[in-house]
Amino acid sequence: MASIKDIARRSGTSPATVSRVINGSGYVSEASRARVQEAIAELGFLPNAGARRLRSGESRMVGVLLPALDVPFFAILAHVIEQALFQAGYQALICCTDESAAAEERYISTLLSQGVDGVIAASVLADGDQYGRLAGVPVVALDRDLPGLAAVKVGADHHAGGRLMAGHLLDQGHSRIAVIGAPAHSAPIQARLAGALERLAEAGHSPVAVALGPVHDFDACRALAEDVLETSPTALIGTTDIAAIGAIHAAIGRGLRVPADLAVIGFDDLPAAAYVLPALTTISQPLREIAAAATAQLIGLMTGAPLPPPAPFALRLVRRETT
Amino acid sequence: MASIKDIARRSGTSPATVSRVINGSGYVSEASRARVQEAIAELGFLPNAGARRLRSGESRMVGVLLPALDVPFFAILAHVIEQALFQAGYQALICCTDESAAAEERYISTLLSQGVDGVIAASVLADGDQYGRLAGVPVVALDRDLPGLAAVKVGADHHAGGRLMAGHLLDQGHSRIAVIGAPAHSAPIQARLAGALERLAEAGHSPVAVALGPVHDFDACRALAEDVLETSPTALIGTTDIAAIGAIHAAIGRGLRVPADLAVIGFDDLPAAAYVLPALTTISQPLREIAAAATAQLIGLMTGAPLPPPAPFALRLVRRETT
DNA sequence: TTGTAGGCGTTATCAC
DNA sequence: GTGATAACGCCTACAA
Repeated sequence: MASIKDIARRSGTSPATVSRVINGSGYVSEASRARVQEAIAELGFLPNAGARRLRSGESRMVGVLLPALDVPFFAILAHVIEQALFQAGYQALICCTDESAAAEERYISTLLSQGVDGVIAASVLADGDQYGRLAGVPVVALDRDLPGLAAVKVGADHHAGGRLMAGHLLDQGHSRIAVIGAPAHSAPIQARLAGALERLAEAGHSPVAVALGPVHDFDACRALAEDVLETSPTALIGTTDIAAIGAIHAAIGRGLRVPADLAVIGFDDLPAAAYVLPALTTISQPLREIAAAATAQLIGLMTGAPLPPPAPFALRLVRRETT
Repeated sequence: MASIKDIARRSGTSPATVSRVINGSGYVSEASRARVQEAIAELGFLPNAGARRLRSGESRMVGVLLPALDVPFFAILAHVIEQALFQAGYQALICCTDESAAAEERYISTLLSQGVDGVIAASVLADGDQYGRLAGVPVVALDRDLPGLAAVKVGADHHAGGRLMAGHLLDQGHSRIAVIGAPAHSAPIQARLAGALERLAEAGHSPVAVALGPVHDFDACRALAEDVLETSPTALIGTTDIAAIGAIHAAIGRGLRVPADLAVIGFDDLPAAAYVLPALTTISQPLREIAAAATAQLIGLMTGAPLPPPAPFALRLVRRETT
């Protein structure tokens, strides 16, 4: 790899001048600039990011901590964040913590080692010790609070979303309502559950069953729903679309008709929600908008120009065919 | 951030000794080692990755180039690759090229600047100039060949997969067969199409319609299918599950019954394929296995212990309810 | 307007 | 066993 010394030699200038050209800083004559740029092009020079970071203290990298990428919800967030960061001149270091606190701690060490300029995190950690290590690094909490850290948080109001789900089923005249979902330890899931229970309680009801499992995929949620259906609810709240779709399959497998025998509502409005049959009624949250806002917040923090907190994100009931 | 000098001072040793402790290299007395480790723990020392890279030339980072993360197929690959790399002590630099050659070129510059130790790439590039810049860096091609680069390639045989799709529909007695899919410029998609056409031709048939669009999501594929259904096929090949599911919705929207009026087969066997109704018949490819194999190949290349090329990946017809 | 020199944190070499 | 020391590539005073 060519270095600025090579460029200096080839262009008959000095490393300092080359640096000035690269960074557009200080005075450089047009003649020098042209010769330097020519040499850069000829040698295919690219600055050494490690050396830059060593010298300047800035890495132009951002850590993005997510529980997983093989869950569409997080994959969409990661996609938007990565694109927005790159466009702003930052490289995303995407880390899949795999719902493991130990893994998350190891990732935080790595990010510190890399000297990231900022972090966006959807954490699974229960306490704040780990994020305390990031003191001095701008951090944005995504989708859920960061324990014990007064970081900017960007995400939907999951409690309100839970109320919305319950409210819709109540409006439809249901009273035997069950809740299923996963992963149980997830704060947003817990918040949706709490919101739903609160709304149910206001109507004088309590759920006929609540089942939160550890694994968040179609198969696991379907299995979860099997048990819940024994309690013969007339309506079911899935804390995510994945959970709701799993439950629909459990119901249909038992010969129930959806929504005639069992109404189902989900949460997230993932692309698949509109493309299952019957199409899923769900609460949509503006995922891409949330990801973009989180990135913008972080960039504001990193550049010393913090943004006002984003306006609350609109949750919307999307009525389709399962209620 | 504490440096090895701080650790040296605090432990009454020298930077050299600290380095030896950190890297487990050279001779260090037990007493020194203990004092150094204590100091490291007390100060929460983490080595500066930039300085290491500058000194050693190794970054312990790997570039992962993918068209997108908001497409489940790539998100699953990214997930498995990221996890496997991290476990092996490498950080993944995941780059979403967004199906754009210009973006891919920019990402390659960034990766070079970062001095990545290796690259795994599912490229959208049509020519090999860009990857030529990576000369000297171990590269593994994922899911599709890298133009003009004799890199290791890890992926399924899409042509054979295309034949499998057509063969299954032929077996079911269909002869009015159409093909829809996206994105049109994607090499694997083209290979599946070619395989399907070849198999059809062997049976003396040609497709009643072929429609490949630029955008690969449910909505776009559904729109694509609308036109194709005008040609009243009795069976339809989706070049991916997304395309197939979009097409099913177009068909049902027109009052057709699936599979009675229209049989549909997809490709990939994404989680959603089993959870649409009717459940999708599709060709499954072992996505996670492919991702793991690609990572293993790259690690072999990076550590100077190349692995024999992986055994061909098994494509499997998964018969469900749409044929 | 340009060049020289020093140092960021680390590791490998060499001398003790 | 251990500690100086040099060098990796870059940027920025400072000098010219």
